[in-house]
Parts: sequence; C-alpha cells; structure tokens
Amino acid sequence: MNTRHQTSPEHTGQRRIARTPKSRLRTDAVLAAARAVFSERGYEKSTTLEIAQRVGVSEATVFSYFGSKRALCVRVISDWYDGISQELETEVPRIRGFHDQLKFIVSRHLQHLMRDGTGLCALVLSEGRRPHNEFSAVLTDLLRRYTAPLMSVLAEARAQGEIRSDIPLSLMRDMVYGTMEHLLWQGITRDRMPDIDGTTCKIVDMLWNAFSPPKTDLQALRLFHAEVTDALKHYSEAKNNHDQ
Amino acid sequence: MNTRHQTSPEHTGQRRIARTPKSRLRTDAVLAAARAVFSERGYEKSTTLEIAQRVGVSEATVFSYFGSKRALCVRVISDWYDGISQELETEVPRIRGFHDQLKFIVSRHLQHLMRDGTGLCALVLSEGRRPHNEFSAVLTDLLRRYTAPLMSVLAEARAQGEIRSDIPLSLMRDMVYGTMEHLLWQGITRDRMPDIDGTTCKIVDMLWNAFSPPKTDLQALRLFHAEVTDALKHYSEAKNNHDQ
Amino acid sequence: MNTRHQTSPEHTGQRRIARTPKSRLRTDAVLAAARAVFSERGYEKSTTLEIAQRVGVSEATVFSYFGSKRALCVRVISDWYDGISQELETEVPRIRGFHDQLKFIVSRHLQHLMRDGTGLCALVLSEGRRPHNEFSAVLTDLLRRYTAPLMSVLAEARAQGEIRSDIPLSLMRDMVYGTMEHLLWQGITRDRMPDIDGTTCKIVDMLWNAFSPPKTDLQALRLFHAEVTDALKHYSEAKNNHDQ
Amino acid sequence: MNTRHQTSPEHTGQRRIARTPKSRLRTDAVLAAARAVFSERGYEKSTTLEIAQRVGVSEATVFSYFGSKRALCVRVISDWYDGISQELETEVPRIRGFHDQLKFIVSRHLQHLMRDGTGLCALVLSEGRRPHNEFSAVLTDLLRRYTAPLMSVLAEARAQGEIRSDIPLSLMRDMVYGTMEHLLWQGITRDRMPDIDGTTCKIVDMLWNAFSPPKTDLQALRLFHAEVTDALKHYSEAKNNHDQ
DNA sequence: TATGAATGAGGGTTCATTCAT
DNA sequence: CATGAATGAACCCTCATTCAT
Repeated sequence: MNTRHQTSPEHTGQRRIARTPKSRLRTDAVLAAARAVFSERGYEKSTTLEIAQRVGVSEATVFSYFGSKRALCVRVISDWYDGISQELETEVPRIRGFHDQLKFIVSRHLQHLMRDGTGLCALVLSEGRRPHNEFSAVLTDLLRRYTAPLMSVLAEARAQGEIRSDIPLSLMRDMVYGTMEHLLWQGITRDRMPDIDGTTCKIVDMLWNAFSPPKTDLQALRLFHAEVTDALKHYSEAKNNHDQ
Repeated sequence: MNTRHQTSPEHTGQRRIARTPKSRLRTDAVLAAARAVFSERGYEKSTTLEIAQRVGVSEATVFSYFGSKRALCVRVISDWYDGISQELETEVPRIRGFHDQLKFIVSRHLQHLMRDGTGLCALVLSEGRRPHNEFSAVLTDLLRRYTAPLMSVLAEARAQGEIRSDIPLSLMRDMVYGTMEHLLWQGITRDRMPDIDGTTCKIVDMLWNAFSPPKTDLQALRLFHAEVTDALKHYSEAKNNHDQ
Repeated sequence: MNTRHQTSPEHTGQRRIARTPKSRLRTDAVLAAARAVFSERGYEKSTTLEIAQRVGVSEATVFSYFGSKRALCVRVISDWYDGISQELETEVPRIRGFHDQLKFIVSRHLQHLMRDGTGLCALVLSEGRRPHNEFSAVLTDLLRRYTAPLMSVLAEARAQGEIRSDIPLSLMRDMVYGTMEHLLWQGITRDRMPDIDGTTCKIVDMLWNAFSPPKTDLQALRLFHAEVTDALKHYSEAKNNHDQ
Repeated sequence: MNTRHQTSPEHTGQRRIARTPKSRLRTDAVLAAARAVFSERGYEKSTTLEIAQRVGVSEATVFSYFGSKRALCVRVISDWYDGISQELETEVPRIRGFHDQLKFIVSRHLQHLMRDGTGLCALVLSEGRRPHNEFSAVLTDLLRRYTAPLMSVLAEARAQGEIRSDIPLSLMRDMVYGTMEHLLWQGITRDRMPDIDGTTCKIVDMLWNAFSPPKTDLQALRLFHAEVTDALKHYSEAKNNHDQ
C-alpha cells in the first residue's frame, strides 16, 4: 500500500516534514482522512479544510505533509493502484492455468473496489480517469502497471492457444475491466453491492466463453453428426432391405 | 434529442421564459454551448460565463433559460440519453433476431458516444455517474430508460432459450455496456478512438459466445460422437469377426 | 492621465465590465483607492480587501474591474508615467533654449512626484523599479518614454554645442533624474518636502554648470590675462625706464 | 563590516544565543545566507525557510539568532552601511583636497554598490528606503552616518571657499548620491554595470563644475578683457597719433 | 542548543447567482 | 426580455513565528 513507485518524495510537494515514525503516523492519518473525504465528495467538492478537520489539525498542517490538494489526491489514488498492482504482481505468477488466473484477477479486483466503500471506487473510476485532467500524467503509468498482470495472462493464454486470436487483447481487457466496473457503478448507484464469489464465477464463466477459440470442433462435430446420421440411415435402410 | 420526458419545466429551474419560437432558438443555442463547454472542461471546471460568451449573451440570460448551472448540465446529459434512448426504442423493435438486435445496440451506442468527441462521452460517463451527487435522482430514471431496450432484448432472448439462463440479465447488461465504456475510456485517455464497425463485430462476437447457453448440444454431440465411435468400433469388430 | 499606450484593455485582465459612463466612474474610484493604498503601504503590504473597502465595494468588484492586484498596480504606475510623459511630450517642444527646457522638465518632475504625496512617489521609485520583478516588462517601455523628452533635449543641446561632448548623455540623464529623486527620497524620509521653485532653480543652475562645455574661453581669457598682465608689466617697466 | 553601532543586541531580537565562537560562525553564516536571499528576492518575497535551508539549519535556528525576519534584514542592511561608513570614516580624512576626497567617495560608493551584485544594491536602495516602513527608525541613523563623510567634506570645502555658497549642502549631497544611484538603477534594470573608474572621473568632473563657485573671476576677467582691450585701443591710437 | 512540527492569520482569486434598470 | 454590475461565500495556499522535546 505504500511502495512508492512513480512519485518520488520531492514530486509530492511535501514540505518541511521529516520522516520520523511520529510524522509517519500523521501522514497516514491525513491520507486516511483525505481518502474518506475525496471518496465522499469527489475531488472538486472536497476541501482541504474538511480533511484537516477530520484529522484534527489545521489546514496548514495538511499542506506541510502534502504540498497541495492535488498531490494529496494523487497519492490517495496512487496508493489504491499500488495496493492492487502489488498484490496481482505477487500472486498471479504463482497460479497455473488461464482460467484460475482470470478468476483470481477478477475476484481480487472486485474485492479491492468494494472494500473501501463505494466512494473510493468512484474516485478511482471517475476522477482518476478524466481526460486531460491534472492527474492524467501521473495516472497513465499507474494504469499501465495496474492492467499489466491481466495483459500478461492474456498474452500467455494466446500463446498457448487457449484463447481466440482474432480479437485484440486490449478489447479483451476492456471486457474484463469494463464488466466489473460497470457492475460496480450499478452497485454504487443503487448502493447495493453484489456478492463477490458468486459474481466472480459468473463473470469468469462468461469471459471464458467469450475468449475461447472459435468452436471449430463443434462445427466439425455437427458435420460429423450429419454424416453419421446420414450413414446410419442408409445403413439401417440397407439392413432393413437386407433383412426383409 | 429534445423530447422531455422526466424533467418537467419546473424542475429545470427555467424561469420567466415563454415558449416563443425565438426563445426556442436561444434555448437551443445555450444548450449547444453548454454541451460544448461541459464536454471540454467537465462540470466543475466549466463556468457559466464561458457558456454565455459562446452564445454571445450575458450570463444573466443563461440563468433566465436554465435556472442554474446544475439544471443546465442535467439538461445536456438528459438530451444525450434522450437521443439514444429514442433511437433504440424506435429501431430495435423492428429488428428480428437477438444477434442483430445486439449488434445494432452496440453499434449505435459506440456511434453516439464517439460522435461529439471524447468530451461528452466523458461527461456522461463521469459526471453523470457520480454517486450521491446532485444529478443522481434525475439520472437514475434516464439510465433505466436508456438500458431498457437492451434489457428487453435480453429478456426475449432468454425466453426463446437463445441465451443461458444461469446468469442474471443485469450482469449481461454490465458486460455489454461495461465493455464499450471501458473501450471508450481507453480511447479517451489515449485520444485515439477505435473503428466502429470492426469493433462492433468483434464485441458482439464475444458477447454472443459469452451469452450462449451452455453448449449442451456440443456436449450431446460429444457424447454422441463417443457412442457412435464406439458403436462403429464394435460394428467393425463384429464385421471383422463375421468376415473371418 | 488615461491615454493607454502599451496596455490594451485585454491585457489588464479586466472582466465582465463594459465601458458605460457609470462603470467609468467606478473604474476611476477603484484606481484612486488603489493609488492611495499602494502609496501608503507599498505593493506587497497592500491588500485588495482594503482597496475595496475604501471604494465601498466588495473585493470581487475590484477584481471585476482589474483582473488582478498586479494589473491594478501596473495601471496605477502606468497612469503616473502617462501623465508626466504626455505633459512633457506636449510642452517641451514648445520651449526654446536648452536652459529653459531643462528647467521646465525639472520643475514639472518635482511637481508630479510631490503632488500625490510621498507615497506614490515611493511606489513609482521603489516598486516600479525593482529588477526582474513582475512589473519590469511593462515598465521598461514606460520608463523609456518617460525619459525620452529629456534625452531629446540633451541630444539637441549637444548638437548645438551647448553642452560638453565628453560625457555620455545617459550619465547626464542620471544626474538630472538622480538628483531629483534623491532629493525626494530625503523629503520622504523626513516627511518634509522642499519648495519647488527655489529648488528647481538651484538644481538647474548646478546642472547647467555640470553640463557646460569646458570653459575654453575662460582658459583663453586666463591666458590672455597672463599675457596682458605680462605685457603691461613690461610696458610699465619700459615706461619707467623711459621716464627715468 | 560588523561594528554594531546603533543596534544593541536587544533590538535585534536576538535570543538565547550566547557569544561563543561557534555561535559566531553560525551568526555569520545566517547573515550571509540572508544577504543572498534578500538580495535575490527582495524583502517581502524572501522566506525564512529559504534562508535556513541555505545555511543548512532549521528555521527555528534562524529565529534563535535573529528574533525576526525583520531584524535579520535590518542587520543585513546595517552591515552594508557599516562597511562603507567605516571605510569612508577611516580613509577620507587622510585625503587632502576637495577634488580627491569627492573622487574617493564616489569611487568607493560605486564599488560597494556593485560588489555584491545588483541584488544587494537594490535591497539597500529600495527596501531600505521605504518611508514609514518598519526599518525607517533604525535606517535613518545609518543613513546619516553614511552620508556624514560627504557632508563633512562639503562643509570644509565651503569653508575654504572651494564650492559655491548659494546652494544648500543637502542639495549637493542629493546630486552626488542621486547621480550614482540612478546610474546603478539603470545598470540593474538593464543588467549591465558601468565601468567604475571611467564613470567616477566623469561624474566627479561634472560635480566639480556644478559645485564650483560662480565664475566671478570669469566675469571679472571679461570685464578686465574689455577694459584692457579698450585701453590698448586707446593706447595704440595715442601711439599712432604720437608717432605721426 | 537545535529542531521537527504545528498553526494563526491572512492573501489573492473565482464564480454562481441576484437584481435593478 | 436582456443584461451590466455587484457580491457572498468559499477555496487553496503561504509563511513568520512558537514551543515541546
């Protein structure tokens, strides 16, 4: 949750605050409050004053730890991406088989998005994805890292012939993430979140079918079925004639 | 594009403005400017001043036509939903067959989202979907109407046994819309929009497979294949024995 | 006082306010208040709030007329320079003779600097002359225009042989303006301003002597004096001898 | 550079710091950093944080040595005045003759103002001369001491009849300092400083002429010339008559 | 002695909204 | 009907200064 990757300390606008254990607690407290406020109100409607008040410090203190409102929000979103990215990077490679890998990714994703309530989910999906906005520069990299594990899994599956080759991987990725995110949007809108396990299975099942190679053997079988049926018909007719 | 359904005049905050043809032109001009500005900047960063300036009127005039910035934005988003909803409601019933209906819906959806540039797409997907925000009440209904045609199509397909019955229709809807929207987000982020026709086909193909009933016939065929193969083996063995 | 030269309306950051006669009065009122506050406190210590309060309007109104504190101050300083520049440009060419031209320039300069109290003088001399500060760009041109009349006068005087040619004109200019400005600084510091007319005469007299060509005729006269004295001495000696 | 005259320790706000050799080094380091920062940014735009960082200590430490930002700046300016005042007080009395004394003062002044770059010059001339500002009280005395050597030289010259007596000495002082400072302002503004020696000679030459007593002897000479010429004419006429 | 940390007190600027004309 | 003008209410951010450790 705190392995800073792209944003070195200097770039966060942090000022005057050293790295003592005590200040570390404050940093986390501010981060938690910011996460909460941004989640509840969205970026624009959140105020640094409210964040400060929730921590029980002055606004100036917040600015000591994070040089600007924007930097604070970037950090909140970064941490979210860091969390799930790190988990996927660690766990996915240990899993064998495309089906289980996909299932793991979907499952964890739903968990993460739902864990901090609907608000953070909205923040990440909404504020974190506005085009040309102030965050894009930083977030582009985060997004790439975040989708990388799925892309690897898809690429390997394709190499193994486990998924169809007539569809760009990016479109498959869109289907995976899009389905989940839309599902969550609906949940957010209606304030009712779905059951994770059941939903995971259903989604993965659909995705599996969507990604499976064209059922050439199915068609072959149908052909075969027709031929055999035809053959048997002739055979039985012949036999009948013969027996008669 | 302008058949007002859910928002009666009072709710838009409209004041003092009669419904003369002239005022009608003004209304449309303001709406067009608002659509442009909101698309380019997002709701929070748009200003009523800029909207007024693009129309060439004063801010006060804008407020005469639409009582508040919020009402104006609601109207812009409503119109977008109205447009596509109306089109789907009219056209979809004329189409026969689940596959073509699905294809039509996907195709039109992509078209609409991409038509006014990435901005409006972002507005609808982002501003128009924030939880608990000022728009939710109105937009919930719009969303329902907007997804209704797809839900009908899915329901009928299920009734016909054309799609699997072990998955909630809402999850299928999430997969349809989610895939498209994620695809568009990516396009927005990278400022490069996909080719509509090709993408439509690919998406529909994947969805078709995802939604198809468990391949009971495939499995039946496999079973049949096994049986026939076995039978033929016995037959040929018997024949051999017989011939010998 | 209001012939805007370098700063076109758009560059002043003015917003929303048209050019009606009424708004013109407000503009002037704000300008007057700003001139007073900037004069009393200097740029950095002045607040837009105080300026607004002196006019009896809200801060926001001030920002409607002048887009920023800086623009307001630039305008105050510009107006000062405009005033004196315009006067000099109009009047100086009508005057014959280097001495009277110089006298006019010095006199008017002292008048202008002292008219609005010591404060504005300090503003112009201090804030308006900081190197590399936010105003420099605009003020460089103003300064040039402001010193141009003197430079012309000096150049012409030099062409006429009325002033010495072994000193750069720029150094003469420094002596003219420097003397006056230092004089005023002293007055500001001690809060006691000098009498204009008497001081003007004294300054001009010193400058006249400073700028006059090396007294070649004086030296010639000295030589002549020596020769004549010598001659007379011989003459009287000769006469004495003769008389004896 | 550090002979404290007017500011006793209490007035500088200095607190808690003893006068150990070590603390002395710190004091000097802080002073040097402050001089640099104030020079580069001007008083208002300088921050105690930046000063502290350049020394490599905490802001609190700076406040231990100098009780306030203001006190620190007063000290910087005081030191500058101390430096030049002390030099002038020591050296000027050793020089004989008004001309050389004036030349020395001008030369040293230009040197000092230009030595630390344009910044300190601007600080002293601009921040250090604002009316009614927080520094005035202290600086008035500094200024007096700083101008004293010149005033003495002028007073003596007047007593000797070497300079005209119809001009207040203060006005002469304004011309001396004003010329130099304006010259330097121009240099600062254009970021190009003049050559010291050549400029000194030219300035002193002009000042010399400006201050010289009214050329009563010139007029006497003219009168004398007229008389002698006349006398000679009569003489030659008489001689002619006599010879004929 | 030195400093990490906190903050009070503003500061400039923005903008949706109102209302008299 | 249209609008010029005014503004209340925030908002983000800065920084000299204090104080416990």
